[in-house]
Amino acid sequence: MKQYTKLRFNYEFARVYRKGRRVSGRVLTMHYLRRPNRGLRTGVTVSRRLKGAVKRNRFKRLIRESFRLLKPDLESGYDIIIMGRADGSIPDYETVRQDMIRLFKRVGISCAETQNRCEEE
RNA sequence: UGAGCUGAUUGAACAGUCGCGGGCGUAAGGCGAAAGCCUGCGCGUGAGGAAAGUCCGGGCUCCGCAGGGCAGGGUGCCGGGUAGUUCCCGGUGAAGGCGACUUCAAGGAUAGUGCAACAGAAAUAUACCGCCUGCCUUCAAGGCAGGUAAGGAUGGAACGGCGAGGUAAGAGCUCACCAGCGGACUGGUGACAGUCCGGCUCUGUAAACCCCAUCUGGAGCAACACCGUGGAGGGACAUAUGUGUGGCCCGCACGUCCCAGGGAGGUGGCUUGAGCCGGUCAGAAAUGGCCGGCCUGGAUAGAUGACUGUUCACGACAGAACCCGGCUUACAGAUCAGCUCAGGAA
Repeated sequence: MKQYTKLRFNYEFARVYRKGRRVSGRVLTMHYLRRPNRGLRTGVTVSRRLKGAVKRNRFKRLIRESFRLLKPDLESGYDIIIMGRADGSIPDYETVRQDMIRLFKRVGISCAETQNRCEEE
């Protein structure tokens, strides 16, 4: 059974940044920390260098939507921070989704069945 | 029809499938002694005109505070509106526009100080050139003493402008008109306007110091209130008994309770309010009174999204974070009302 909760407190974020590892894609950067026998927890952030609350909000929504559809195929036992990279403009949904799939494969927390699906695409 | 002015409204729509925050209801499931909590299901609801900048004014909260003064800061034509303002409405004055209309930090420069670059002889007091008079020298002309702000030149600004008289040449020296200054009267609640009289002219700058009038405690929801594991502090009780482990002894491990305080974290503050909509009355308007109806975000890593289809004018600026009232700034467009100018027609 898979559990999913949000990262909530500043120290939880700080722990992932400090102790975890980092991978970067085209539009996303992912910090992750392995915590065996725990649930899957995520936090979403966008750099404040992306100006305007509306743009940051939109980027976060795209990240959350992509994650929502991908999370049933992920393994538990990780704290993940998905960070939108600031380059002045926000990408479209499909770019975010493909970037997220690529990063999860590199991290290696996708299940086998998901990898099959990814290869089909 | 074209060009323009002012005010107001609006800020893509619909359907389907997944998904999120809050609320209400649950005869379903789980946990619990219970209150209730979690999951699921159902219903309904969920960003803006600027939510922004944080420039003013409040509410609310805590701190400070006998009374008075100084300093500092804000405001600055008049009347009204308002909880209140630097806001709004109406007016006065000035500037701009053919006009509708727009713009205005609009008190005081005879309280004082400062500044006014460059140019120019001289910037608040002046004689460079010129003009005129007298004396001296003398071929032309020049020198010395004095008068003079009409003319030249400089400048944003030069003892108010313009005309006439007057004079050696000139000058408000005198007069008419205009501007400005002071006073009286009339009208107006008032800013001010009009008329008359007087003397005779005093540069600009106060978003320079300043003077005058008037207002003014400080910090902010990360305010503040409550709960509060651990650690550290104080007190009480125990000094080898007690508790735990264990069938018991040995052994091993541990002080127990209370108090205030309050770092993480949680709960409240947190949305019914100077509220919105409609009608009516008062008012020139801002606005106010009365009547009826409505409840419309409350998150806390922070909720409105993704995909598909249809339509159009192909979608700008942009996201609540305690709440209101204004101001300012950003903005693709669309709609409505009133008005002005130009041309044309009747």
